[in-house]
Amino acid sequence: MDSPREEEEEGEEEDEAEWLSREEEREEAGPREPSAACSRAPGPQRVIMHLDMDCFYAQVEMIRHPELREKPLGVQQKTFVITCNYVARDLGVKKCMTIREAKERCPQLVLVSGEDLTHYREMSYKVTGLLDEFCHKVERLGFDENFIDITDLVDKRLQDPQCDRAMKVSGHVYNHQAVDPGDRTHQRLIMGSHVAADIRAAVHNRLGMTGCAGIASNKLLAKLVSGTFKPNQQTVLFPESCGHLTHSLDHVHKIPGIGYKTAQRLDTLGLSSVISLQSCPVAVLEKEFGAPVAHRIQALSRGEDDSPVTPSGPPQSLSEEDSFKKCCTVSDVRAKLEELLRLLINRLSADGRSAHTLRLTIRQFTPTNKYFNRESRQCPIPTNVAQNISSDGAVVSALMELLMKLFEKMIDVRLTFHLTLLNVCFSNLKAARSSTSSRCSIGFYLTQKKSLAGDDCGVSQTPGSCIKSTPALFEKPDNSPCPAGNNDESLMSLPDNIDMDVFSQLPEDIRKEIVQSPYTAKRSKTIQTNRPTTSTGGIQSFFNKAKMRQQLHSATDEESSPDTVPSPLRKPLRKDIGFGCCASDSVIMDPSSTSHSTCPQGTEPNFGFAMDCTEFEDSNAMLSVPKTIDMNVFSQLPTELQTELMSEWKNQKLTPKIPVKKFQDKVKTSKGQRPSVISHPNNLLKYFKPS
DNA sequence: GTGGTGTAG
DNA sequence: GGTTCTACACCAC
Repeated sequence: MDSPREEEEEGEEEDEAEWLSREEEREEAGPREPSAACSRAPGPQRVIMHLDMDCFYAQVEMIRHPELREKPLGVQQKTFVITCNYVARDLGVKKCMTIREAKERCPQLVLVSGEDLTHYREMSYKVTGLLDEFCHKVERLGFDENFIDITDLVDKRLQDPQCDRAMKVSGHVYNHQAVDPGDRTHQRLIMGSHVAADIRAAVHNRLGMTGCAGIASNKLLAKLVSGTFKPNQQTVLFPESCGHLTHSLDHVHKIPGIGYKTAQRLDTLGLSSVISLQSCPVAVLEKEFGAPVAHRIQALSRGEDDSPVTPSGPPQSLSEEDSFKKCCTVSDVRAKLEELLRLLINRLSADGRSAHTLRLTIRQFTPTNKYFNRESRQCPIPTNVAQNISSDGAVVSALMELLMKLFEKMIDVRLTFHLTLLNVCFSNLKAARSSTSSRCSIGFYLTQKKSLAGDDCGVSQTPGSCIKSTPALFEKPDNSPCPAGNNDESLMSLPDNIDMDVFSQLPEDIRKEIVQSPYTAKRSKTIQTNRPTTSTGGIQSFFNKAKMRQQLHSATDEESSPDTVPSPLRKPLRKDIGFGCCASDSVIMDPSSTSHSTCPQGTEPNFGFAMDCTEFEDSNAMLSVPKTIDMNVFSQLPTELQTELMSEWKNQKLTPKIPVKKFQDKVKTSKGQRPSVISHPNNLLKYFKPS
């Protein structure tokens, strides 16, 4: 923490009572100059990106139902609109509005149920998984926000001798601050803005999702600045404007990390403004909160945050809950618990780990404290049950008995009770058997098995699968539950190496474009001439070696070299599939636009794929690519990883370490369902077409 | 490990 | 202050 010592010591010497009495005076005096620490933190300068997806649930619904894209759309949970799209916002609908009020303001509002979080969870992890391809330092914050420590990506680009250090910022500069081209910190943040733009472009091109980004020197500031321009824009904060940013917050509650309770306590100290908290003697805060919290919240108020971006990895617990007006009979409780339990079991199966602790949370109705009196009880899950959790009747019964015992620890069922919420949670999740996924590894995003629930569609309902194709659509083209747009007959012309899971979620216009793409047609011919095989060994290690960090850098590398490759794959890849990264907000702004065509000339970055095409042509290396590989995805891997993969495929002489047949048998579930995403040592395979 | 609180989206 | 459905960190025990 870079707190200004002089200021702090001066404050500590000040008599607290005197200070408090003078606080009013201070507030009237207006904003103070930002602290030295705030304006220029010493030490290694990090570059942190905060990505906040625009109205996340509504975007997911618009991808699932493209016909709703232009309509006012609200996502409903119980009797509330929990979020809505910008069309609805323009018509007066707001988050957390009651359905009645929203309908009054906007009678034409279209509502979709948002109580089943499956699709949102899936997309959320797809976004995180994609970010993880750029850089392993990705921390999730809820379903729709991520922090990415892009310091290394920035450093690599800056080390490139071809890098233009006097370049312009991509997106907005907070407070319209002038850039100092000679300032090293400015240079790094400017480069960060370009990295951020590329990442946002990739998220849009590959997942069809838009979001806002903030680029700053720490998580707190990146988060605070990211919402400056909405939607689908980005803002960089230079250190000199940190004070302006923190002072723009009208209440301490607006500081991330200071919640309702803490803000209330600060209010009782007369500290409701950010300025007052910044300048409060830390001793006053220590008395109320204890030293660690006191220092932390004061640092936050000054825009100081040295917390690292901690890779989130898989969730530590899985829970399902439901709220209701009244639940007052044991049979009702039992029925609700079983419903929650079955949902949870399906999710656990998809996750692939085993749960060793079961927790039940209830909320009882009391007139005074209607919403917040949750209480819970938990117990270990006996090992024999834990290792076999499935929808099997005996297992469900065993878990139900545990839940009812936990329930009776809290509620005397002989007396009347009034519940308003039940939550069942699996925690203490442990990797099952041979899983190679671990926290902090990209493996998690790539190894989640397909949910047992909703398996019938086969395209859109693939919880947790990052990028995974399934031929189900082609096997059952009339499958009605599939997302709107997927029944388009023209899609039948798609080659089978298209990633349907991602494809199905793209906006309709982008899907059509892909269908019509000469690259798509060409590739389906070219690639399928190769021999089918499955490579299964050693590829996980590629990710753990953080090779993905090379991706943006390699793009820059290539930009500097003349395009002398007459590859038929090169231009079409970027022009027709739209994977080129275009860093301009104006390009990304319209989700339905074909962004590639609006890239300014000469600004179009290249991807490693084009270079690898050259290698293919020069050395016939293309023949080493197994047929099972989705070139679409392969093309987006960093050059170094592509090369390593090629090398590995060559070295292994295309021999899978596990025979394909045995491998397929292994992944069938006890109920004979075939998950399309499977737990497998070779997590990279999930990027590609199934064998 | 358990149970509660606080924070967050 | 309050809607829902999560998820995580932290702390006392």
